Amino acid sequence: MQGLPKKASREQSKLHNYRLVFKAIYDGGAISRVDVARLTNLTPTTVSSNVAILLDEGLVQEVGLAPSGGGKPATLLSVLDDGRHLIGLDVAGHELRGTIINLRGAIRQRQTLALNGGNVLEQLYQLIDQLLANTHNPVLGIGIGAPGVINTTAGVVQQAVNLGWHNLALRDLLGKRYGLPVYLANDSHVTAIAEHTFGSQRNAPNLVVINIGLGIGAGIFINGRIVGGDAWGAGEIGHVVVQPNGILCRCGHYGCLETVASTSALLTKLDASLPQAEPWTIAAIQTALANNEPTVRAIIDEAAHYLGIAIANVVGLLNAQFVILAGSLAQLGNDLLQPLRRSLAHHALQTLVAATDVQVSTLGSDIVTLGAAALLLANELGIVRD
Amino acid sequence: MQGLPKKASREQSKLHNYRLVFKAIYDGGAISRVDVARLTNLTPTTVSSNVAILLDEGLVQEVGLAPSGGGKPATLLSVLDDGRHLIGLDVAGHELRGTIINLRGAIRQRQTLALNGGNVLEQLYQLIDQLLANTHNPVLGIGIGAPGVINTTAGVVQQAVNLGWHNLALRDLLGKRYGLPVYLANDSHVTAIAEHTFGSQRNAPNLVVINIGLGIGAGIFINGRIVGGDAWGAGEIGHVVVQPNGILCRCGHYGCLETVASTSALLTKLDASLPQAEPWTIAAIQTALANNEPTVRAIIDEAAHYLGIAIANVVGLLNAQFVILAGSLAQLGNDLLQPLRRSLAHHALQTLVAATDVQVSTLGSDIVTLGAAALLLANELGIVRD
DNA sequence: CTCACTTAGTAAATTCATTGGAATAAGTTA
DNA sequence: TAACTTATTCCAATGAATTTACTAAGTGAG
Repeated sequence: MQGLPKKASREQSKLHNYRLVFKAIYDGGAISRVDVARLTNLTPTTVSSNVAILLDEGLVQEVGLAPSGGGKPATLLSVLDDGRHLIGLDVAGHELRGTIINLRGAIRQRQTLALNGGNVLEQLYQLIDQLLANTHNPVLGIGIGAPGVINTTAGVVQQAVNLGWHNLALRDLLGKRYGLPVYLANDSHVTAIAEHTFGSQRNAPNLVVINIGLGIGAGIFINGRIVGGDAWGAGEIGHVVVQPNGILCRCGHYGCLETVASTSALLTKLDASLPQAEPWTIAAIQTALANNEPTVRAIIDEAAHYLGIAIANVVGLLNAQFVILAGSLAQLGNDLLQPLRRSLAHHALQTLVAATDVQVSTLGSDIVTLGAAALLLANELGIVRD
Repeated sequence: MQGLPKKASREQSKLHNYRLVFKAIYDGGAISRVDVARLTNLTPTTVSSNVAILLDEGLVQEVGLAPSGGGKPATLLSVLDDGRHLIGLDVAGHELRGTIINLRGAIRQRQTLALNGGNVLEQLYQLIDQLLANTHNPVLGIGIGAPGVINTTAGVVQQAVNLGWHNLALRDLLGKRYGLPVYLANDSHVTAIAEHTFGSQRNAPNLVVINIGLGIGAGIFINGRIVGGDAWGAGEIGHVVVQPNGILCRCGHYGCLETVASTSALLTKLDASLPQAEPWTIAAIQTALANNEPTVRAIIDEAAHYLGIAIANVVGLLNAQFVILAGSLAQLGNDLLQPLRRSLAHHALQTLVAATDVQVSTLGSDIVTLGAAALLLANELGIVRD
């Protein structure tokens, strides 16, 4: 049903330990060679030789001496944060967003391109060209988050209705054009990778990120790995039925989570039930909630109620400790979290609720580009747990 | 938040490749050294030396020559199926079940012990003693599936209310007593391991097994690994709320899946709505369904309806291709599957439904002991994909 | 029947990353 | 200043995989 694992060779071992050393330094902040050896169980000799390579590659630097504890003071090592720059792209519904970040996720450049209705691929080239034109650090590669069904292993966009892409071999196209490593993944999956790499719960082995915007999607880490699904369709949580006889959803069923808890559904509902001169926005909701506007709060509470049911299902199934809300609705913060947590407590086992921590993402609107770039960290530099 | 991966050493490489060779032979049935080399990308020399060890260990045997294809005929290798015997234990609600199986999952011995209300651990010792007394093949170790919250990594039963066990270090106790490797896991998780190792969809990277008996639990494989959860509580699917204002469940909430679709709930319902001289049993349901008894069919259809909703949630979240039903209710076969598939189609995205295959387990009532023994195959012999 | 050819498997020499022990560097403490 | 610590490097040894050469054992053409 599937191939065998890869063989172990000297090269593989070497690469593995090289990455292990890098990761120890990456996680360690400022750490000496001996401490890396202690942490990794590698011998000091092996660590030294790998550190020599890392210094040579410009990925690591020596940053001074540690205070002596009765012997030769240790030379502290740390990652050269801008030793590589990473390109992260977000192919959103109506615009292309691109950022260049360093190895720590610090944003060094940001470009946006509103889609003009023409060839999306050409505009993507244009955006990448712009980003590259303004960078002078060595670029590690290109990471892309896009909506739709994306075969990450093959680097192919199998289906992206909004973009008109069908079986587009995006990885190979970009790889050939720019001569750089390219990785792509579904945008919801990519948000989870962003949280796993740069978020408040980085490195948590089990992590669910719920992305609430025009639709609702989830990205899932289980046992330290992203869940893609057998047909690259994992995380379609927006079409869980939470209201057996609810509103018709664009998917053809009734009462999907998206119809009651997506940002677009809420804005539509507010425009209908509480009309204003301007259409409702997230900012307007925040203001209304600050003023304790009862109708608005009731609508948000209801959405939180249904999100709580959906999250209860997820937590019951996976027992993931961390559930993180991202996307535009996450901006509501505690106004969303509090009713959601109440609903979760009503719909999941007490022990599981106690073992679950629902939070709001701190990564903001760059989450997709950050996650796209993080694909490179994971695949090219091995910044990922086993 | 978590430790670093293990370092790569020569020993590790050696073990890895040794296991790789074994797995290739295990999967290959009867395969030559060269074909193992082709399959694994190992060099013929490396394969030969590992095969020599496997022959010496009595795990593999030479089983004749392949027809020549214009050169020296290949010597075929295959696993010596009874080269090791595995002990699998099922700590069930009211009895202890133990089997001895060989490397292919063939059952060589079966023992049952009805719990007498006394010390469960003592009775477990007794059962193992009996099993060991009647075996003369080398025993690889002991695997255990038990209800409750089980920390597989530590080998500790954290909580098993029915058994009165709390933080019981079962692995170390048994390991010390018998001098054998011991592994334990939650019984629902173990059913998934059984399917993954011996079932019709063995080696499927993503696999969900739904175990329907007194309660409802799930065991999940994602990316080729069992999902334990951060607090060892993954798979608690029985307490998903499917009927917002339903019956009170033992967990304190209302309308849990268990209250409408567990075997016990169905039998209770039948006893109430269609009383008979004898209490209802699965066998009686089968007979009634064969006679197209309308009330019984309606009750089963309703349960299937709710199971379909729960499975739609799972499939939407994980996009696992294979969903396998096990436990006593699975004996109903197509009478359960057909309405369940209809319900699934109504509650999940069409593309996901098309990518999902719901089946009934073929492993029968030995599924837990088989899975428990399979823990040994995975951990001691590496019969598991990466 | 012999010779050229093919394929399977083994043996010996080579490679190279890890290992282990000794040497060196650079401090602290009595 | 001497004794001790701790960090790091140097160097020879190890051992598993690899490479290359070789043997084993068949097929098929002439």
